[in-house]
Amino acid sequence: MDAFFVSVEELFDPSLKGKAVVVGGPKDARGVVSAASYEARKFGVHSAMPLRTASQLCPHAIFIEGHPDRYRDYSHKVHAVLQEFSPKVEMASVDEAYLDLTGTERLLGPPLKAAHTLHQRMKQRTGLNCSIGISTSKMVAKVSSDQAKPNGILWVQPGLEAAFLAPLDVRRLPGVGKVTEEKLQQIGIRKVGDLARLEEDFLHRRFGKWGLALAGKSHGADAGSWFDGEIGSLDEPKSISHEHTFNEDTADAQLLESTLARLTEKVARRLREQGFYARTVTLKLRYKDFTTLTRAHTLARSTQLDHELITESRALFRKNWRAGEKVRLLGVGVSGFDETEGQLALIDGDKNERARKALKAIDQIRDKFGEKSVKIASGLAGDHAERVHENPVGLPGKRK
DNA sequence: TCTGGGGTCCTAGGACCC
DNA sequence: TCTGGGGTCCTAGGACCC
Repeated sequence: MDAFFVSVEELFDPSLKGKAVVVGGPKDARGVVSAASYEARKFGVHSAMPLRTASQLCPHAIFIEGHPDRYRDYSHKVHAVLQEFSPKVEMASVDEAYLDLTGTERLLGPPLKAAHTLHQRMKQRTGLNCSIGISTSKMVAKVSSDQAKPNGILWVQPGLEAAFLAPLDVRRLPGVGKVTEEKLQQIGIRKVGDLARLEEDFLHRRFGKWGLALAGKSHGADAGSWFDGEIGSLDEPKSISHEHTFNEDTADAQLLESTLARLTEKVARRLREQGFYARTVTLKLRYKDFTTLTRAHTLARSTQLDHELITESRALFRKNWRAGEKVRLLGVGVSGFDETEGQLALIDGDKNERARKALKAIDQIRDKFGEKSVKIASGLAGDHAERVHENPVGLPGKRK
């Protein structure tokens, strides 16, 4: 989808059309651009750029927070349209998808014709512009749709994949970021064609497994983990995390710990929604100077309970935070998923059973009345934080 | 200019096991 | 006293994607 977040915002507020619009937050906030209108891009604004930079380049732009729920909604609408064109659809992100058109020729005509129909129908049904790339591999299809933007269609005929890629900067290849681009530049490689001329062996020695993938990509192959698997095969999540950057760096232990508890609760909640039990808890800590550390601990058994995860994330925090040092960001993640509870849980099964029931009730109340309607004691700042020991799941006590 | 939040995958070293 | 080879699991950091 073209400038997806901005385009959705325009549907809800047509007065934004044709203007410089930046989605990501207020112009003076700590944050980055998640989407910029084409008008804003003319001034050099692009996604991932700090908002403050964007507002310097384009002071007259309209800065908006954005509406994630609307984007999710429209993503589903997009998905529905795509499914009319093939049973094999893979949503690669909210605004990007792959379709396998193999065998759809009798119904839709040749790929280029199908693409035109799709392009039109997408506009009719969603009011949004998209760009379409057609090729024999996912990777080349992706690159060609990038080249087709905005609002275009590009077909790379079979056999012409390498020729299409050759004149492009290596940076256009998915998986080649700033670092790889620079490394390649040091050995005189700028264009995909330069890369394609190198020996596979040389790239393997120089860049390891990644080098082999690069060699494949330069010829148009779906090389590397990004493009593994059939279109439409979706795998289960491997980690769940939440993080928060403070508006102002802080060394306030109570604020830090209550934030940590809040983040951990969010993680635990999603764990329960997905029906997973996690074994590894990871803490992320970023200091004022942007140095970042992660510290992980693997539990003897997996869990999805708030208090068990909070105990763990708090222990990691207390052990690793250099007290007094200002913190910019805190994060909590879990990984190492099981579909069932760790065996040892049976030992204190009764206690956990009660905790589980309480959490279920809390989850339901939050669904009904909002995230803030119920707070677990350890999620509060101040002396409440200690109460978690006597009251593990934060069940409302007599006084609360 | 000052750098979000949610993810995936890869590498490399160390512990531990047979 | 000197030290193989194969494997798995865990941890930390980093590149990259949207």
